[in-house]
Amino acid sequence: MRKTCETCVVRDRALCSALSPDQLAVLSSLGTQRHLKRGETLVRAGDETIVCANLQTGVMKIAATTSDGEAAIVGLLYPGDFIGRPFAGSAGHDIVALTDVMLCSFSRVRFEEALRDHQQMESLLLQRTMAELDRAREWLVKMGRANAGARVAGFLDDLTRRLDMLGCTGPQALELPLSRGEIAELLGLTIETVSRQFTRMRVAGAIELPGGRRIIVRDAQMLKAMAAA
Amino acid sequence: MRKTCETCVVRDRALCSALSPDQLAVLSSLGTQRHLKRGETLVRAGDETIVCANLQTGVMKIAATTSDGEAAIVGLLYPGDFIGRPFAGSAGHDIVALTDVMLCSFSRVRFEEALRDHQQMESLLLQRTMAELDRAREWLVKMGRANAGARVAGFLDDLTRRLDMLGCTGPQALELPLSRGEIAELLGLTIETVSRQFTRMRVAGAIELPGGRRIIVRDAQMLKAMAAA
DNA sequence: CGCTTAATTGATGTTAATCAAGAGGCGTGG
DNA sequence: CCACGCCTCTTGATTAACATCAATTAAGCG
Repeated sequence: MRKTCETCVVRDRALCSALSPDQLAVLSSLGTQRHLKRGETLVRAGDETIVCANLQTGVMKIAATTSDGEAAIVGLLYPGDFIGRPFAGSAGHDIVALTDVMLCSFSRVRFEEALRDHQQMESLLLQRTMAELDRAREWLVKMGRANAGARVAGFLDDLTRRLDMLGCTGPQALELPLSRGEIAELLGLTIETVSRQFTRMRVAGAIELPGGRRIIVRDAQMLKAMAAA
Repeated sequence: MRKTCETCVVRDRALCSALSPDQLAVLSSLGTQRHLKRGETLVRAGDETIVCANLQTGVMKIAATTSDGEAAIVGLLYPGDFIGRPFAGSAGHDIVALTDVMLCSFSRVRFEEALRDHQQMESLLLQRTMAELDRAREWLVKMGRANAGARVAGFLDDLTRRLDMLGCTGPQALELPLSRGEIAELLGLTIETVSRQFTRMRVAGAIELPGGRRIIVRDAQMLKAMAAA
């Protein structure tokens, strides 16, 4: 199926970056490459966790359903991010593709064995999970205290910084992986409020909206300032 | 200093529960017991992380300072919880005692060695960190969408369940480890709003407020219902 | 007992949700 | 190619919730 991990697009970003070429060769035989179309679900909350995976291309969402049946997005996954809960019983959230995605998938049991065999990979996963926890807590502060404008600006700032790190630099038009409704679900706002804030930022000159889901960041500095307000 | 880990109050709840008596004896010699008074700071955000620790008694807060200088609480720590960021450069948050606390402290480097030597402990830490991440994401949903009443009720429900697990059961008066102001910082509300919600819950018959920081939960079921709204 | 800080209660203002309608894309079929 | 329906996004008017401002009461503490 896959030729080799050596040429993987996330070779130096994913968990496997902790492994030597020899170790990688072993792991390689355990994983399979999978493709998901936008909207397809990889993991459903409550399912016994079967899969662990590395996201290679595309963006996914980590979603929960509130007690009153509304959808909420609690996190996003970008290329290089790890998906799954080794050693855990059941999944706490849905994992759904926001764009077409490519991922490198393992059976949970196999992946747990791999973690045991390669402790440096387990350490890296621990560090990443702690970093993810810190990021979730940053958002916790934003969600608790920031007004609508700061939330939307902060989301855009986060998104662009994250995509920049992946090499998609430049002030060219970028296709948002989320609809207005999904942004609302992520930020705990309504579609209308998100839309109004986009308009406000466009009028202020921070961004352009060439139509559809495309967006151009004109003034990243102003965006940061709006996110801090 | 300390006699033995065998009799530790959190022997079967802390990370060390992953260790055999023999292994514990080794770790025991590396740790020292520390006492902090209410209000004292164990870790300051930005500090190079020096210590790792297990909380034995008392409650601590994980606090951040927002860009506009306001304090925000992003999490609470209870007996048995682990404190620290092994393998990480610097601390992301302040760790402060809300009550007098007792903890079992290690130098970071020593603790990292211990994790390497006892992989089952590292695995347990990984699982706990992932569980903590899930809990943070639950709060993320609450903070984003729930109204003031649900936030305060949810906080009380969480707190009582957490303390119940530690053996402090019963409908007797419990001393809140947080002031109204700290609850406000945790929930992203103002002191006034928190106070009003407490009054509402008292009038509704869910709780009693015998004065000071004491509180009696009269109707845990009603509390849960209020938290879901 | 008096001082200081924390908590409660009340009156008013602001922000974002809600309700409602219109505009822009996009695919389908005539 | 245009007409139509469907969906997403945008914009406007109204309402409800919480913050803010202000005052009072209660609790800790020397």
